[in-house]
Amino acid sequence: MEAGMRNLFDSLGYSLGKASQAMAERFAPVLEPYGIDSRQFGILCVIGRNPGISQKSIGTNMRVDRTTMVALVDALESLGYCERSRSREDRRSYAIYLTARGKELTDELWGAMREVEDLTLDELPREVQDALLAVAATIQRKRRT
Amino acid sequence: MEAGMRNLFDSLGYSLGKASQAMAERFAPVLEPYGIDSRQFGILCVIGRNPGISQKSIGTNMRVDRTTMVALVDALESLGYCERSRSREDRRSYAIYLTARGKELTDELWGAMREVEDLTLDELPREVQDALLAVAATIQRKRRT
DNA sequence: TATTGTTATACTCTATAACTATA
DNA sequence: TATAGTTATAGAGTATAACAATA
Repeated sequence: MEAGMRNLFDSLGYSLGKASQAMAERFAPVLEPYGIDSRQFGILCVIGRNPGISQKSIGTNMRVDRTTMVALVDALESLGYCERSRSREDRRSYAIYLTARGKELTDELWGAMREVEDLTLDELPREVQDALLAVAATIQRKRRT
Repeated sequence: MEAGMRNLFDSLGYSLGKASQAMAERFAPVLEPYGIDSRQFGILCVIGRNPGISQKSIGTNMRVDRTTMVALVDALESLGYCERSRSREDRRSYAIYLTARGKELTDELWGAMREVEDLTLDELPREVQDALLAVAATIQRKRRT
């Protein structure tokens, strides 16, 4: 290999990033009509699995700063997807729940996400697909030893 | 499945993002002493494989706006990793080349990146590893049919 | 004294508009 | 007239500091 002649497609990190980016870009227009982005969809999923969770805990779980959480949850609440109520155990924090509409939307979007994932895998450049296969092969090899 | 109870780890997109993020975060401190970030490392790789490439072409290749390219290449040049010279065919654009030091650094960092990739795959949460295996299985199934 | 949520503010990053030089 | 590179600037997104309420 001649000095400096490195092909980014041979990098697992680069290929993982490309695949991740491709899915995000295909999913974004699906979410857009509902007024949310992929991070907010993630928040809905976390609330759904953890009814009564606090903003702080969601942020810790998703690596989102607590000051950033405020506006994200504000929007979800004003759109009618979740509700804040003061926690009984610790009245500094909120207990957050999905509304019926929020549960409905989460399920609907989850199905749409599955379709996006399936389509996106098809559309990935061959080199990226190959890199993902290499990632899996490495994981399996590590587990066998 | 109860309404709204969706586990993000069951999302391929989420897991791909987590894996990508984990690699980026582990690679960043390796690059930091050299004054560059992962995107600039990518630029070095692209220049290395395409000696004489223009800023515009690099940007198109890596989805980076041309106005954003300026500062990125400025830094790489002032650090002595690449050089701009006016293109002979089209004197509006630059022909960009890696310096000897730039080639050296690219090779060195490429090796470090391989180690990071290997270590990071080990450290990924089990659920993320499983999702990556599922991605590979889906790709292989699609190819067989 | 520490923590949750909040607001205001400063900072970073990126893209838009306008310019120069070449084509 | 269009394009590569550049600069200045505005915009979006995020984190820091400070405050109120509660622990």
